[in-house]
Amino acid sequence: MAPRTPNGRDTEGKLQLILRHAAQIFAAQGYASTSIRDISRATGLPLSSLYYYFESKQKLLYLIQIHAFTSILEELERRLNVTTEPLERLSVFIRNHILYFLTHPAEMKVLAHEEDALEEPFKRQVAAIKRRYYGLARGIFEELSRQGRTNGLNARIAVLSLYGMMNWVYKWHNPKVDPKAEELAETMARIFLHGVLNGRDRKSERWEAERPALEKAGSSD
Amino acid sequence: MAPRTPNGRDTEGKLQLILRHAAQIFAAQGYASTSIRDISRATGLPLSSLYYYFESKQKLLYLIQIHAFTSILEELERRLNVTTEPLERLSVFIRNHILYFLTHPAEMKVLAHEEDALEEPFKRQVAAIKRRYYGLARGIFEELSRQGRTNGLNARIAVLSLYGMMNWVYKWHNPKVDPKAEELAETMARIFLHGVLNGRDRKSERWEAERPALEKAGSSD
DNA sequence: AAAGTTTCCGAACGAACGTTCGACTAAGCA
DNA sequence: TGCTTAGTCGAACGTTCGTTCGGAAACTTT
Repeated sequence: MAPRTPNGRDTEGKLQLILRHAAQIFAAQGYASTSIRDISRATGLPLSSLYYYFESKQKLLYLIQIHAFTSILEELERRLNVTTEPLERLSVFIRNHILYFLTHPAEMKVLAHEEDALEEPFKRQVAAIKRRYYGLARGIFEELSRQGRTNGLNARIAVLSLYGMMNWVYKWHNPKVDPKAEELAETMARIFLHGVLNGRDRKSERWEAERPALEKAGSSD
Repeated sequence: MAPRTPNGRDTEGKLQLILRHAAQIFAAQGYASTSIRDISRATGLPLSSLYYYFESKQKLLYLIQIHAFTSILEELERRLNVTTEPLERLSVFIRNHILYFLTHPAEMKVLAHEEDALEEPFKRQVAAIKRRYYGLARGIFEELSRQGRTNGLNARIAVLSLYGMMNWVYKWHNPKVDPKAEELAETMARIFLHGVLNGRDRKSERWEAERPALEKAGSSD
């Protein structure tokens, strides 16, 4: 519980605090329009102190993106372990994505919106983990196709359409009027799966609401 | 054919040229990271000359967005006139959106990506026309629901999911490997309509590839 | 208590930013 | 021919940007 590092100054915790605040501001104003001085103001730390924790603005964005992607991928892989049934796995994927999106809106907006803001040393590394994430969904979809259960649509287009449907959420979701994560995930799962399965599988709507809910993860952040 | 205005200097044409180049650069680098000097370089016009044509960087973005939105809405309303059948109208909507997206990639990326970059005098006006565009699709969908032909999903969520599916295209579409507009539009229409209709209507796939293709508009730009 | 290491921070750097100004040229009209 | 207006543009403005630097302070290890 005590957040002590070898020395008594909790350097790691302060980095996390900076990352949290920075993600909020990047989400609200955009990466390019956010100045390090904005982050200094939000965290209460002096401008120059920030550079003890990250060596450049680019690196700061990189840290936020890598952290978010790593978390979502970790939880996803854990949750996918419960079944090998591709239909269920696709449903888990959708639920995991939406759930993470709505519980970490700032980080996810930065992930979705600031894709191109990173320059070349960092860009490559984030692209690599993103490809792993995308490939996971595509793999499941292709397994489903191999079993002859889809209506033969281009796998790349189908999965990227699903991706877009989900990632666009940050542009419009309003907690006050819109459904919570579980319901939103189920709606999108129904649209996509209904839309993509062939007649036989479409009838047996086994993927819908058959599991209670995704169990909560240990601790977020 | 001669692009002459009352005076002999084609001022309007030059504004259009600036708008075209600016849209390209905004799309490539983002609004906030683009300097007026970048636009000066791209157009060949001196920095100070640009301010004869637009009074601020904000206004420049505003002009680009309003122009793009107006064009896409105009064509859409024209094309929707051919039928009152909601299923066909939804299909026309999807085709029109994707077609415009792929023929004007820079403008559409600016529209999709720089939503929040506008400040309050301009923000309101762009929001108004966007609401009109969104409301059009939502109206058609609700008509379909009223006829008892959907599977009862939340109209707002369904339409925004469709919107996301389509708008995300700018993040991944690669003309070298991905289908052309017509095929892409049909794939997305199938996913969404299959996904959203109830059993009865789903069987009769009347909306698919029954019209030859959207007739070409007079002239773009 | 001294020495060493980690953390903090005020002040400043040069570069780039959006925008303005005023003098200029060229075209349209009398 | 001269007068007016539309369009051009180099130079500069004040401000903000990301980043650096050198030393002060806090803590750990001897």
